[in-house]
Amino acid sequence: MARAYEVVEVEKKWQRRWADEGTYEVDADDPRPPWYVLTMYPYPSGPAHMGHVRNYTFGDLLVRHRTMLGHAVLSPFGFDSFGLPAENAAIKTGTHPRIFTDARILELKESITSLGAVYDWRREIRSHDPEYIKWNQVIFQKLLAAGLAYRANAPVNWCPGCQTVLANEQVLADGTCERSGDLVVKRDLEQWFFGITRYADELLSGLDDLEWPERVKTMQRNWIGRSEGAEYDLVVEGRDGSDAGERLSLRVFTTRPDTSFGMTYAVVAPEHPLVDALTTADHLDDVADLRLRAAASTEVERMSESGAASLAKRGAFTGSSVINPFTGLPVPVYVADYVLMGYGTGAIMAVPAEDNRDWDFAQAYGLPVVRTVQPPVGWDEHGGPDGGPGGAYTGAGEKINSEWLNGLDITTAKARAIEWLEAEGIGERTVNYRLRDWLVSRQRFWGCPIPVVYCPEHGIVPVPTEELPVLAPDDVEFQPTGESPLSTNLEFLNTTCPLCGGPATRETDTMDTFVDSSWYFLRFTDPWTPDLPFDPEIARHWMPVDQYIGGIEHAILHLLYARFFTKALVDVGLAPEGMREPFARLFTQGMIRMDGKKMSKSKGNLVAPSSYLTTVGADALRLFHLFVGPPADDVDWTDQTDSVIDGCGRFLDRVWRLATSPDGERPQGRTGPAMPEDLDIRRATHRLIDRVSRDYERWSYNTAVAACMEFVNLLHPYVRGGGRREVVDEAVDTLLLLLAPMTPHLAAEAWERRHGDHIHLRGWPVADPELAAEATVTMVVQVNGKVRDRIEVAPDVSEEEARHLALASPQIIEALAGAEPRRVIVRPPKLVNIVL
RNA sequence: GCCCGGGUGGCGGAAUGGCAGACGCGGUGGACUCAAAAUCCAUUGUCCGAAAGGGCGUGCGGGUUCGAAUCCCGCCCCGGGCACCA
Repeated sequence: MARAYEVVEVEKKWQRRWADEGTYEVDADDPRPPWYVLTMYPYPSGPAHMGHVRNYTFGDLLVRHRTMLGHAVLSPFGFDSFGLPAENAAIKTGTHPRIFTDARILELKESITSLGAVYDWRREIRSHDPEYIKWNQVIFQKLLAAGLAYRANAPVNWCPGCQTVLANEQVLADGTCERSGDLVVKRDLEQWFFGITRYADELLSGLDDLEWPERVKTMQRNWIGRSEGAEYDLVVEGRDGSDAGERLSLRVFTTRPDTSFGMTYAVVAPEHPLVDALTTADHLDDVADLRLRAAASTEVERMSESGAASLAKRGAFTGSSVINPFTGLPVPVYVADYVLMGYGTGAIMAVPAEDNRDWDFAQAYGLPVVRTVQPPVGWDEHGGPDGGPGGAYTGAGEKINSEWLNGLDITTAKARAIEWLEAEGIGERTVNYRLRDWLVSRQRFWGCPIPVVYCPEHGIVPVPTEELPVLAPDDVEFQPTGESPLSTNLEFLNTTCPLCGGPATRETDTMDTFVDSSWYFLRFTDPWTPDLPFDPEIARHWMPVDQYIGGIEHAILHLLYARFFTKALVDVGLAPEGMREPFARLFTQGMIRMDGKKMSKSKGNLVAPSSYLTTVGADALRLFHLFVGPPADDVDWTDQTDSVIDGCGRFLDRVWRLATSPDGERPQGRTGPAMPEDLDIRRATHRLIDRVSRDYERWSYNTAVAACMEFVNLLHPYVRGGGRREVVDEAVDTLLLLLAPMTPHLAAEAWERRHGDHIHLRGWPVADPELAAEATVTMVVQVNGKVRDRIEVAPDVSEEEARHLALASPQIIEALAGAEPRRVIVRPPKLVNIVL
């Protein structure tokens, strides 16, 4: 599509101007009130794709708008430049990941700039920069010293495709890797962890005050998974310590201590340490068999089977019994894989009457059911699966079959049961979390090395701060073997112990790249301080991020880790006291879809933004993304999309023609006496300011654009009919100011031609309330709810006057046909409804 | 199964108790032009009607209200998240 002005030339000119003049560079001593806008820093995968365009359009609009509103806006940019794609490319082509990554960064930076997005590039961060690696490692050492980083042996997630371990957060619900899609397997390995669970409660409660999408907060709450209940001991029958044998007991966790009287058996996880002690000679084979099967089965296999039938294959009797402390009666102990070692105590008291899984298991093994909550009438006939008989009842009701709990409601009974357990010294109230500590070791090359050495004498020894950063040598074998590539370089591997000088080996794993992104927003506030990751006082000035923008895919991973890091960095003294949350407001934009799928490189359905930049230009493409629909909604890229983008270009051409004349001068207008339509245009101008300003505040850019289009449609005939000069000037200048954050190049160029100065340094327009007030309002007159007339009235028309005007209208008199109104509802100045 | 969103013209969407379909795309007709492009003007939910005008219409069924796309109850469909977490 041919445009009305030299789009490419104009856009390049202003991109250069903003960079050369440092228009959007700010410092902490700026007297204007601070405002921090941040779009999640990207993994550099080459030129920007449409998703980036959408993302950075919103961010850039906010930066420019806030600046015009008088803030000192911090708008940094960086690259999340460690990660697997570069390493995989290295494996394939032999090019070093650094060379590969730096080239991708150049491409991305160039294409982001060509969108007209402006940043304070002095603050640029690259995760793979030795300076950034150093501070990453310093933070690791601080966490290590505080006990927040630790090494432990645990069953961990291993992705065969990525040849590395993964955090729980990186394993999808179906047990596959979020990156490669491979089935993740469990391995027992000694690995590095960060103690995120220590902050579980704070991570949960802190969500309440954040202006985040409710959806994201819910996802985090579910992930943290706090549940309150009780732990207590079940003494193994015949092992109470009264005779020769040692006392042996099994600790269980339950959220329903009130149902304890209904416990008819107990279950331990296959990996539970007491399995051997509990298993009697005649059940050794069954139990061993079950444990083998459980170890061999994947999560997916376990979860794909449910219901009584499959549960029958998934348990084994140990031969032992434990005493239910509430009834004093023995119940059998089973091993079953539906109980997970990783949650609670790895053992449960089973109450089939009030738990669905226990019910299914009890059905399969013929175990008794004792109800402790009175189910609704008819439950035992049709409360079960598919309306069949029985089933567990988990709802509210009166306690039964529970001696001293009988007659109570569940909440009270829970509290009583816990009081009793604590008084008897059998157990206590506990809180359990689904959240696990964050596994940060990765057996990969292209990441931040973990800065410790292993000394046969002194064990784990942190590399001294003055020796940081520990940098990966270039000379390593990339081929994935499941061993860390760094271990193939013996010069790197073999070192000396910082404490004793004796021979030692280096840690060869690298950190999860989510570590890099967990504090980059803090580094952005001050990437210059020589002896700290950032100056806490400067961080305090800018933080928290006032508006964070990114994809919903980070709802748990990045956003939870970053919240944890912020709290942990305060606690180890690197971040300022009192700063607890990194992102005050979060916006998650919709994704671009094509043929029903997310538009992405891996799906092979990319539409390159670059082709639009050289034809319709960046402004038209930006305007399209703003206009196409609500920012939070997904965008479907279809056959018609190009036409819509052209339409955006057409609108900008109309604006251009209104603002400039062919010889570069401002269009001349009429002088002389004022006409009534002059005032109409002035009113429309000031109403537009109100409307667009409100829409900006509520992220309703599509309606803001629509309002501007409507205004141009109104202005156009006025100008053609010889509009009054100063009225047209006011209208066009206002329009350009309102468009300046959305289509910055066009606004800047047209403004410069009209006024000679820089529009983006101007203040945001303010409406004159008198002019913005409507002169007349269209009052709708209905008869029985159907519109029969419209009357122009003053905005402050009185109720009586409105009623009188409505009843006096010829159309209404005709519509009434002499009938006597039963009731007249008057809502001045908008509506009168006459009910017959 | 549970928890969130969402369902409005041919299409993207607007309207959060008061004129349904703003704005744009697409379509149709016209002006300008030798012609085309560009630009401009008009028109465009649907049905009845020559017209004036009127009926119907926001996934389906009920309800509240003078008045419901909007609030309530019950369904259907689409999208997303969670799902052996005791």
